[in-house]
Amino acid sequence: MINREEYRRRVILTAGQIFSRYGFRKTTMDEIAKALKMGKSSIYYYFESKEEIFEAVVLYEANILRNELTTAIKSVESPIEKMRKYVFVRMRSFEKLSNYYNAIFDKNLDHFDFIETIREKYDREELAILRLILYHGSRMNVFSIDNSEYTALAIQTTLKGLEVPLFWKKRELNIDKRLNAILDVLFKGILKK
Amino acid sequence: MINREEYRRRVILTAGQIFSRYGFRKTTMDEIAKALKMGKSSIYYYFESKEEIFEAVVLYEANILRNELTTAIKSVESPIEKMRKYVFVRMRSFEKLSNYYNAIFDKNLDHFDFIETIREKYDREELAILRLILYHGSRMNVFSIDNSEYTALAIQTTLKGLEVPLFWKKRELNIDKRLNAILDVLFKGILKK
DNA sequence: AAAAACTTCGAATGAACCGGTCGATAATTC
DNA sequence: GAATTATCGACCGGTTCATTCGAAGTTTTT
Repeated sequence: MINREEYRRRVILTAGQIFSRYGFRKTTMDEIAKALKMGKSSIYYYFESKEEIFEAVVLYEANILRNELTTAIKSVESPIEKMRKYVFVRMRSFEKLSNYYNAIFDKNLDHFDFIETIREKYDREELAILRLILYHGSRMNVFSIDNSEYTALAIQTTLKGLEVPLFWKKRELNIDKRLNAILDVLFKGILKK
Repeated sequence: MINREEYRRRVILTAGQIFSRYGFRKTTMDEIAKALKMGKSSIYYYFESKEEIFEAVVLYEANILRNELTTAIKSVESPIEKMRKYVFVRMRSFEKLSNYYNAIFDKNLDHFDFIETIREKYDREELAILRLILYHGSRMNVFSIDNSEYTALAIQTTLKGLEVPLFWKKRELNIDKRLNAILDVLFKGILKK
């Protein structure tokens, strides 16, 4: 029982790559096993089921995302840049994750209520981050905001709105353009005159 | 029997998109049908089998590639640029096609000997194009080549060598860098002193 | 306007596939 | 050398998938 966690990690990493490419349904245990140079049955020594692997992968990816986001906003000083970075990193990551979502909304989404849990948690965290950025901007006299709570919610809602085309129609491009437009609107309505 | 060809075309286009994303095996007739807003059985009115669709798609893509290549070399005058463009377009397209190849080399490649036929044909064509570029460069006194036949073959061999990592290891990156390096070597050995 | 030909599709089918199990067997630890 | 940890091949039963078929709808021909 020396390396159990290390092995789980390896499975998560490899499976993650395949899931992100083909989605949950189209990824087979045989493929994961082959990529790991393992017998298929051996994987079951470390994980209960395909779904458990998927769960672990999503959890793992969610953590990556969280880290990317926090380092992103730390990497710049100006509130405008913080907001801009946050939004872009968030959407880029989401694009990467959209395959997983596609995978889930194939059918049997019944089993995957854990996704809802993660989602709720991250929604709350996102809200906190947004409020922080807004608050920071307010303090630095760059933003003028009445109610940071509701402003944060408004921004979050917009971002969620952008997710939709991202995983309904695959190749809806120019997310960047649209993001920039939204940010422009946001800032021009928010910046001190 | 008014629109048979048009319908076949539509199937080829749609199926092509899905094949290129998921490969032959992971693409189902249901998906193709759904994307076409057609009953699955209806597709069989236009095509004999999934394999026939695949064959048509590959043929179609091969033609696109041929066109891209010829317009690419026409778009510039200097032999050096012709060669450079040709090589880059060729590799970029091949990258796009690598999914199909992956699809085939899953298993039962037995059935797909038509791929070999296409391949051979395009190898010949490629050789002709390369020779043309070389010849043109020679005439313009930019290249100095002893035997354009064998030089063309040498270049083709190199390009084929680059294909290998392209569909064995998915994310072998920096093809561009490697291409540039190869081109540098090629030119410095080929350019008149 | 009936017959013939063309087109679409739901339902059925049989074969392949796939997630998961089980027991045998290495490999490692005690 | 027994106990445990770890790997795997072979198998199972349910599901999926490509393909078929016939019936029904539509257009063209006579």
